[in-house]
Amino acid sequence: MPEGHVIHRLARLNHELFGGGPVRVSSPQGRFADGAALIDGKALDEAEAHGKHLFLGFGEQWLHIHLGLYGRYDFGTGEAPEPVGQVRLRMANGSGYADLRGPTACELLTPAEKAAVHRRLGPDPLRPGEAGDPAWQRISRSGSTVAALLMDQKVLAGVGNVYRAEVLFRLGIDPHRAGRDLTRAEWDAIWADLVALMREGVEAGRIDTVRPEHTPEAMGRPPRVDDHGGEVYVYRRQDQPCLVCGTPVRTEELAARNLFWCPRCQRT
DNA sequence: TCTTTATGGCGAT
DNA sequence: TCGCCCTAAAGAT
Repeated sequence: MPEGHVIHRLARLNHELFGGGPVRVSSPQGRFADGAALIDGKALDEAEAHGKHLFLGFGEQWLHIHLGLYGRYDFGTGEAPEPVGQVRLRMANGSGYADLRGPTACELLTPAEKAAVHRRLGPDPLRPGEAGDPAWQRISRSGSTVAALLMDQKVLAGVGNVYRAEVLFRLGIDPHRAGRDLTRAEWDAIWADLVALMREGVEAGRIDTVRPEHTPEAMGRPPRVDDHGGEVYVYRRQDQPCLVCGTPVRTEELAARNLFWCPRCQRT
């Protein structure tokens, strides 16, 4: 589930449900029992996201959460039911609860440790007032592919496999090009498109990237549903016809992740 | 009832 | 580049 838009949404949800008041914190599964005990009953002061990292502030203690590839965060209203499955972290306050399963990280950090996490992350298109320039500095000097650079959280924070594939498609950029071969104008367009797409993603809670004129309805094709919830051009659409030109969408493995692109629309 | 897969990221080699 | 970590659901048998 989780690219940056999901984490920013989670920060907002945590703030809305738990902000300001005391929270019961536990670890039904037991693997975070010690940490949970340290903040149980404290008030949640702040909820913040940077890229795919979520930070929940309880006084001087920062709860740092990273969902990884298959972590899940589920919210509910009212009293929490008996935990189902491996619930690493549960937060509850009587009016609602949140269950966290399968995270890569669920740990308490000092303010200094939190600062260190921020330092190793690149700019996040979803953080207010964030400038994309530090990312451009790295990209424009790198021989790595644009595809790899967009996924590198030290370069850019919050972009994952879906936004990577989709933004490159929308701008007609071949994912295999070296970062140093991008033009400044192309980078500016990538950053601006990510800001817009990801903001929409936070509001919608899913990733939609298909322009109105390219929806199957507008193109006179039968409607379809992507199993990941959003309407996209190329992500996991390998071998299906490109929504714009009809050429079969291609896939290949790049740095242990699946890359998707249209060989005709993305030739520059 | 298996095996595979997933919108990540880390450390060892 | 590889193996590994975490979990649940989908797909294969």
